[in-house]
Amino acid sequence: MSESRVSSVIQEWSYPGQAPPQAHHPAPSAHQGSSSQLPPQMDLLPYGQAPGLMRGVAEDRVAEQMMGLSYQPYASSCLRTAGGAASGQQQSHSGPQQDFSMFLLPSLKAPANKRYINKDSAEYRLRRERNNIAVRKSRDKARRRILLTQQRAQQLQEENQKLQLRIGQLSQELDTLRHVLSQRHLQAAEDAAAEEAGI
Amino acid sequence: MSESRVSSVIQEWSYPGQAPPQAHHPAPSAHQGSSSQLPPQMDLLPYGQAPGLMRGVAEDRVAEQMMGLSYQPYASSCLRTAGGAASGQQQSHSGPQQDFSMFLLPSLKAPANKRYINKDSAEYRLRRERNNIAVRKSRDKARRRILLTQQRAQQLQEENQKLQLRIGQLSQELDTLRHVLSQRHLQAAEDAAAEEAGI
DNA sequence: GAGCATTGCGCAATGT
DNA sequence: CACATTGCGCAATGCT
Repeated sequence: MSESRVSSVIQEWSYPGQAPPQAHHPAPSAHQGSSSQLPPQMDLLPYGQAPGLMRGVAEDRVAEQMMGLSYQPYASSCLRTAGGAASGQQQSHSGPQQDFSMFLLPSLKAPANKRYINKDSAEYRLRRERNNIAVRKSRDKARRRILLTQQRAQQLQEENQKLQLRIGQLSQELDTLRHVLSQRHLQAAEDAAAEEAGI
Repeated sequence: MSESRVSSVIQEWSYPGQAPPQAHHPAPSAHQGSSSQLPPQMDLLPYGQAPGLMRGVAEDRVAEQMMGLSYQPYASSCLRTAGGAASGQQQSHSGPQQDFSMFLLPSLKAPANKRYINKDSAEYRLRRERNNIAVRKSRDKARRRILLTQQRAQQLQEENQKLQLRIGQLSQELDTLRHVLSQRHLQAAEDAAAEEAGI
């Protein structure tokens, strides 16, 4: 959700005036070596972020709004409205609780939590890579699950038709037998009558 | 897929010496913060990208590899290996085809296609925002579709049980009727015999 | 508290 | 050309 963006904002606030903890990455060219090569020299910008950009989302939203494109289906607007997200809520569209606490006394808020994540650190990359792997795995699982559900639905539908057919057959058979039985009944009655008359 | 990253790489090459147009995801989220405070004065880096970052994916992969974490379920490795990815391949873990063509004569490769996309342009942002909206819409649709399929499957399963039950009932009823009929047959035979004997 | 699993999101490539 | 889909990585969060 948009909370992320919110948190970013918080982070920003948390490091007022300081250089955002980040370093960038110098050399685009050599992929290979780059991973470790990163001398945190220059500024500290981590990978792709310029220190002052932050145009992540807030900006997008703004732009969106400015351009009159707001479709804001889900949390689009929440972002703006909601500082509340910080308290950690997820998709359960928890009601629109307006909590601007984070916007007040920013100095006390954000910094306390999030640690300064050095995006150049091997540890960060390790974590990221692990998460990426987990994400791929999870999505693969989800895809398979969805596929299975679809297949199951189709299979059930086919089975359903067969069952309906079977029911039709059995019903017809029952009708036939009932008819036969009723005939026997009539026959028996006639016989009885005849016998009685013939006595 | 990873093509994106690849493309990023290509792009960089395409603008050798120039400021990399941007890597793509650099700062996906704007979280990093530095957002607005950031004096846009710097160079022109669009959003979250430091000029030299480009650490988009290749790096990740490298790191992944270097750290011996390669799980590369899907395209993980493809990225590295494959310049081929550019031709657009997806998850079908296409075999590890080593295609370094992109690494050769880079000057002829990438630039030809992609236009220099100015990520600072209002037009770019407009396009991005529209796509973001489309993406949200599409995902929402997908979510609903999945939900419907699940519900349908469950519904079919329930209906199936009912049908099975009905079949059981009908079958039993049939058995009963058949039994009755056979009894009548016997009775009839006995009667016939008795009658014959009694003549 | 560390680690994997999920999820919403934006980006870019690609499909329609 | 615009919108729709899809795979991907990121970050937040859930869950263990």
